[in-house]
Amino acid sequence: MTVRGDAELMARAAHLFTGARHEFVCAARDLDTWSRPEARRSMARRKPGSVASGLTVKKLFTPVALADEAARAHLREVVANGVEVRISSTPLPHETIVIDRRVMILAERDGPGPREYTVTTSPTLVNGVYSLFAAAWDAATELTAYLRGDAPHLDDDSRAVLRALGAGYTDETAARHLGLSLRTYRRRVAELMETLEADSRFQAGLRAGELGLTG
Amino acid sequence: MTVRGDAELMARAAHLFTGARHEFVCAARDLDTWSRPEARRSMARRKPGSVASGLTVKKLFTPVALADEAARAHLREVVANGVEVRISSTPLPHETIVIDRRVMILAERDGPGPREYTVTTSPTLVNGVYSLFAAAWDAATELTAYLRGDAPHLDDDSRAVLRALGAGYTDETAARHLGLSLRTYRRRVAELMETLEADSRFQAGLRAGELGLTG
DNA sequence: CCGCACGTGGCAGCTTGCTGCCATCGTGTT
DNA sequence: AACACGATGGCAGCAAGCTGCCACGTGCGG
Repeated sequence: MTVRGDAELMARAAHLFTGARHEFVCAARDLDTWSRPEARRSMARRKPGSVASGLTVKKLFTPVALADEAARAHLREVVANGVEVRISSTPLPHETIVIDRRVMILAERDGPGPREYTVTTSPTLVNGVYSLFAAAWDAATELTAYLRGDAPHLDDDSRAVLRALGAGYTDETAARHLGLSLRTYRRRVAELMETLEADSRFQAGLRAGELGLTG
Repeated sequence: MTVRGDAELMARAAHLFTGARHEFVCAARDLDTWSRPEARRSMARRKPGSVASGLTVKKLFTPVALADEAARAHLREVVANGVEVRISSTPLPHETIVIDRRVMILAERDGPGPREYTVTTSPTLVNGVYSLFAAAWDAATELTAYLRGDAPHLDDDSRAVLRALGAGYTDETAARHLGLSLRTYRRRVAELMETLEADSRFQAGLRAGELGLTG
């Protein structure tokens, strides 16, 4: 089943949203859809009772969803309502929703015309998509953890230090390799560990890996 | 379009496999499908010329696909043929194939009857699934890297050590916390670092993260 | 019983990592 | 010029991590 435009989707699929009993998961590039007024309203109507009634809600976004402060505030609010939010560092479909593992809704990439939605209940398709979602979900990082670690705010120096650490050099060879004194190199490592909120170098390595600073 | 059984799939969708021009990706729990004789043969016919002609092939499996030696040997052979193989530590759909980002084939979880396949060309569905696949793919680890670090072969003790390291404890508190002597704890850490082929604790943390040993 | 292998733990000494202190140097401000 | 500020590096001392050595206990086969 294919519908065009948000209005038609809401008209024909609203019962799917409100009828979610056990689980509601969605993956999206950004918050675009839910920030549209009409969608917001119907979602708002659904949300309050939902979390209390044993419904788990999972939302997976790309970092694009954190672009502006309004979006971050909205996500924080959503989290406060018991919704699990994770951020994936890899591209995501523009919109994918799976409800109770029985029905799913996919949205096409934005084109010139109204957005096109596809609603499917085929168990084969839904299960396949659900499993892929689960894999992407497991690999993503919790929103709070993501906001805590400021991955993008690292300068080139810090990245160089990170690479040296990742290469397994001892401090002395790493410092020589980077043209730094031992003291300064260790200072840099200490700063890095502070920004990563790591208590040990092992933990720092773990965090660095989590935040995708390896590549 | 839905087909039942491997024979019917091959009869009706063989041209899709042989017609792949640019990209062939699949995600599966194990090698079950391709180890079946008839499927193997038609794949074998397709493979040789494929990699040479600018076709990229990506295969994503769970660790289940590495269960027996025959499977590992087959995967090594496949890799030698230029196919990219990655292992995801999270559950995957039983079978998902996307060809040239235009058509996809999903297989239902094995039931009592013949396996059921769904072939779809809807751009919305295919793009959605493709993006999810890409996210799962990016998060998975290269087969060679996976085989090098023996993630699954870690006993509970090692996992406990790993958790202690990840928690940022000092060796002393970690040892006390695990009921080990300092000496033994450090022995364990050294062993762990050896199996992870890490030269430093930082590197060990990085590897542990890469291999998905955080959870 | 003896010997053997293996895992464990204590000890000691060494290396590595960590950090406070101070001197130096360059930059930019008053 | 004088000054402040920040970044750097040397030094020293301490903390943490690493490992070789030996001793002890346990289990196993001779």
